[in-house]
Amino acid sequence: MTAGSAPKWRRLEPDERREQIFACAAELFGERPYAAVSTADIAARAGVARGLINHYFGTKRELYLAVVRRALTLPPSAVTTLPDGSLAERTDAAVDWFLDMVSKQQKTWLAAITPEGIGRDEEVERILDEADRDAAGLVLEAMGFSRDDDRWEQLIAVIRTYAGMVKAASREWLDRETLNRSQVHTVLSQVLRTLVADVIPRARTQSS
Amino acid sequence: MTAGSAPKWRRLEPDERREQIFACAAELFGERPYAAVSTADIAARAGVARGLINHYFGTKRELYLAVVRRALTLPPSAVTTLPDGSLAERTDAAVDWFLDMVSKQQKTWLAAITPEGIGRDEEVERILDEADRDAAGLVLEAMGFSRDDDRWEQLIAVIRTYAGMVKAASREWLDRETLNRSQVHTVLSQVLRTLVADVIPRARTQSS
DNA sequence: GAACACTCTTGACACCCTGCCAACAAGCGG
DNA sequence: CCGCTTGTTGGCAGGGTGTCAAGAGTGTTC
Repeated sequence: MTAGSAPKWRRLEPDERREQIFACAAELFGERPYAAVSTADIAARAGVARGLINHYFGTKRELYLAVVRRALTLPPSAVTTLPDGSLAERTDAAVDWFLDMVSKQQKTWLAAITPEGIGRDEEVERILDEADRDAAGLVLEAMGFSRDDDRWEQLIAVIRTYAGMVKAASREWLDRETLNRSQVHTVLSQVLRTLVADVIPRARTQSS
Repeated sequence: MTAGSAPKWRRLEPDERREQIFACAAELFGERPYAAVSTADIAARAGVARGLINHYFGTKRELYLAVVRRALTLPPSAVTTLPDGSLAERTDAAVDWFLDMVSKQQKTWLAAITPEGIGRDEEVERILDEADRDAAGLVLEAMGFSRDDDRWEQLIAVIRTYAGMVKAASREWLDRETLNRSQVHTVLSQVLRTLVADVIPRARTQSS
């Protein structure tokens, strides 16, 4: 009993505390669906009073949205690489780059793109949309298209379609383990090649 | 004021009442995310006491799962049609059939395949998986494959990958309206053709 | 046609979760 | 060592969920 000066709790910088709570929330939301995670759970894991969560994030939902937003913001490392080479080489490289990225982030990313059963959530959808749009833009540029292309919006839409396939393929590979990396690579790069070389030119004639 | 015999409520057959509650729940879950729909909301729309929901479905969550399950169970009308013709003809027909079906169910189906932000739900995932698996089976058979094929599981996996693209494409068409039906048709049938003619044979050599 | 029984339906109770806010105390500056 | 700033706590009010005993339609019987 040297001194009676044992603080019941430690005082942190706002940013620090905020980040700590955020991290715990990200873990829990990655494990269970939204409704099955209580703010009490998050507070407990962070070793903090429940009220502090509201102090920093306002609402459970806002905290959740923040987690989703960050989970989907892809690292700015990006596709600055591989601008030239044959079409096949470029698609192969792009898919490879992507699969590498995914296999690192694995758990978080998988959880982030898991489809929900039913019930649309405007806010979440907008975040997902935005992320898809960015990713699609990168892919298009890597494939040699320009943002100035007057069909840019349609191109984005087509690639976003492709993004749906990419996500499903990732689940088959990492989650269900029904396809190995090489097989997923084949499927994705082949389809991407078809899209760029075959479908996109053809779609031009149908632009309503 | 003829007689004082005005019943406060009407007594229904269990199946009938169950179905009525179910329908109201399906509407609400289609409009808002799970957490934003209260059992009180459902009960109110059904004009029924809240407790009755638990009586028939046990739990809000169980009711939700029932709704998801039915929303994803595709009509048994199925692909009994079009077994022969060239590959291009078959893919075209299959995609057409599918787009017709989707454009009818529209709202419900769209809501059902909308991705959630983050947080995996075992139960829901299993239901979605099962539905995808069934759909993939139908597609494969329409493309001329047999359930006896010793690579059936892998084929299913590849088509389920494709299903991710189909869902994304449907959203672009019906929801975002960035692509018209004809464009979506082109993309989907072309990719399906590529998968069947090109990717699947190639994947054989990589079956680990 | 009145009493009866069957069971569908209600209403209230106990418990948990969320957001809010005033009071508290950790740690720095004087 | 004292006081001030402000990060942090703890409890309260409102609302949602699941349970259960009691109540009220409705067909049946005599």
